[in-house]
Amino acid sequence: MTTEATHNAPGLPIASVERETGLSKDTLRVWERRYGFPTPDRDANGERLYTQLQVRQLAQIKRLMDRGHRPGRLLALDASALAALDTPDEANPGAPDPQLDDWLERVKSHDSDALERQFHRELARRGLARFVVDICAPLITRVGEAWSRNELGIFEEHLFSQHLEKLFRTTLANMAPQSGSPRVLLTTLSGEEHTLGLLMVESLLVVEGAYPVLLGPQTPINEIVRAAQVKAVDAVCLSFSTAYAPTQAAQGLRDLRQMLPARTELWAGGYGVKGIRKPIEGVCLVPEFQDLFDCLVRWRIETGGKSAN
Amino acid sequence: MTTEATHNAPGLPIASVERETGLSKDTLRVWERRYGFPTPDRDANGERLYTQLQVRQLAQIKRLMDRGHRPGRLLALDASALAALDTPDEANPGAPDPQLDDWLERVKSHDSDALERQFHRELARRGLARFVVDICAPLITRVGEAWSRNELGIFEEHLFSQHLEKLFRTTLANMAPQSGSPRVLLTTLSGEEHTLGLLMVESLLVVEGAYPVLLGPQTPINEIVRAAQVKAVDAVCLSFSTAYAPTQAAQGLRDLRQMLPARTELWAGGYGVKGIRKPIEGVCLVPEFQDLFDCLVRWRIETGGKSAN
DNA sequence: GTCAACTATTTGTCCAGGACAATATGACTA
DNA sequence: TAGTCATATTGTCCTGGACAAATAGTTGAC
Repeated sequence: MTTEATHNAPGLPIASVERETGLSKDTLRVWERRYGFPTPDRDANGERLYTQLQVRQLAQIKRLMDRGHRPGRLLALDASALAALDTPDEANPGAPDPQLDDWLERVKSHDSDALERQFHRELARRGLARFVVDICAPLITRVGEAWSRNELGIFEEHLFSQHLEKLFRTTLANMAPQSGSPRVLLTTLSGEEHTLGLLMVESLLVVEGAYPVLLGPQTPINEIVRAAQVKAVDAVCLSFSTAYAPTQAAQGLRDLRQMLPARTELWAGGYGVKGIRKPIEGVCLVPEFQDLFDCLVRWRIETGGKSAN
Repeated sequence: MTTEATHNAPGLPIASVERETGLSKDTLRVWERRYGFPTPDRDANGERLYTQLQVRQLAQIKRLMDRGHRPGRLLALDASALAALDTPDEANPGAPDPQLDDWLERVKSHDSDALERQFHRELARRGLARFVVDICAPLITRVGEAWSRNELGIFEEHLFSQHLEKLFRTTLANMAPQSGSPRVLLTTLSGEEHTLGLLMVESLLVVEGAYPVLLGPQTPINEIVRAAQVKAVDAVCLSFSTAYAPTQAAQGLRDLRQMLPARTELWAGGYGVKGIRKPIEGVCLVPEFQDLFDCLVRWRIETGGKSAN
């Protein structure tokens, strides 16, 4: 069924493969040179044409790399050995929360209605802040892990994200504050498309009496600086998902810190910052939501709770 | 004020410039080779380090290219000649709708509250479909043009998008249908982050009695195919903004068409498809919203209004 | 046995410069 | 004016070499 349309497939050029897999052209070429895989066909002009199978295998390898495997080993294996690695082998290391498992099951089976009802119920029961910290964040982590174990695909992950996004946007629409401090600009760097982290942070900030300015994802650094100035914010808060390469994230943070006025704080949150080892001067790393509260408290003590702008 | 933090700027590596400007590394290098601009400094290792000024100039050049200028000409000019080109010179060619001008002014001056009130008012007055077609689409076009004329920045554009997104999501949350036909999957290809187009299409489809499945932006082709199968949709609808290179869009559509079952229709909408000259077999190009209605009607006639799945 | 320091390997990204196809421009003709 | 063809422009692809950052493996001290 899935291969029915692969009749006269001429193959995908390298740019398409980069777009689909997220592996750079440089990486694709150097893998071919070093490990002999993938070895795509060539067109009349000598340009690479990858088969659908190769693209699927590359996506699989990328997933396994996120689980800690190294490309040198993976690329030496054949398809069956890869498949053996790719099965959901180990049990989940964290506490096996039955409710989370329950939800994960719903995500896997695309049971949108049940998922949405349950979200609303838990939100009402726990309140927004606890809902974010105790339910959303762990569940998103679980979904990410499940994806890396090949238990569900990007499709399910997207659908799940859309439900949460709808929930947050409707909830937040009814409680937009007129004022508050600190004023915090929320966005991501170019290349980071995940908005969910921003919406969760926005929720927490509103509840805590701060004034978030949601700018949406993917703002160039120059424009972040200008926005911070125009909106007179006290802090810029960026969000990084697992997908963002830690080395790129660190570079981006350095670039931005260099251009931002010293009085404007720079906070970086999300799963993606956990990979950053060395602290960056003038940047506050916020890997967990709890650390965000710490950041807020610290700012309020240091400034007396008043915006400097 | 804007240059205050540029004290010890060591410059940005080529990867950062690619991320910030959207110009590929290949393009940056070939411009340097051919036109002698930009000529970045080099670090101890011989790697390029671009100054902030160079990055700003590159962004300016990219904007001017979107207005129809050619790089060969632009890169031969010096900074002052570029600035002369970059002023908002010509008047807008279309009908100078005073209301649109009014709104554009609000966008430029970050008058969020007034903007939001006016959106709600017009939505109530015209109804959702007319609001999308008569107000939203032209306004988005106008904002895009204003951006290309350097009258406003990405920051303002992001803020504007966030307001519209909030409006659509709250409106749509209250009218999600239980059924309808055709069933249409809504998403974009990797690299296209704009969600607004999808939300507008979703609105129109709901109003017209169809059943949209919103998947959010940036789904890999493989996953689009799987989603179409699982959700048993009759059509996949992709959205392309101006930013998406027409050649990339066409290639992506060909890639997807090749993998999708023949019975599943493929519609491609948005400003970005206007750049596609040659029709692509099996792909329905929908440059204007009116064409979407045509697509719907055609599908209903051809199939008798019933899903084939 | 554990931890730290050091060395070796791995791996992604950068570089140069050549080539070519797709697009846009401009000249010429009907 | 509109269509056709030659020419110029321009982005992307190619090869193969190099190197720095990160990771793995080893050794030695406590």
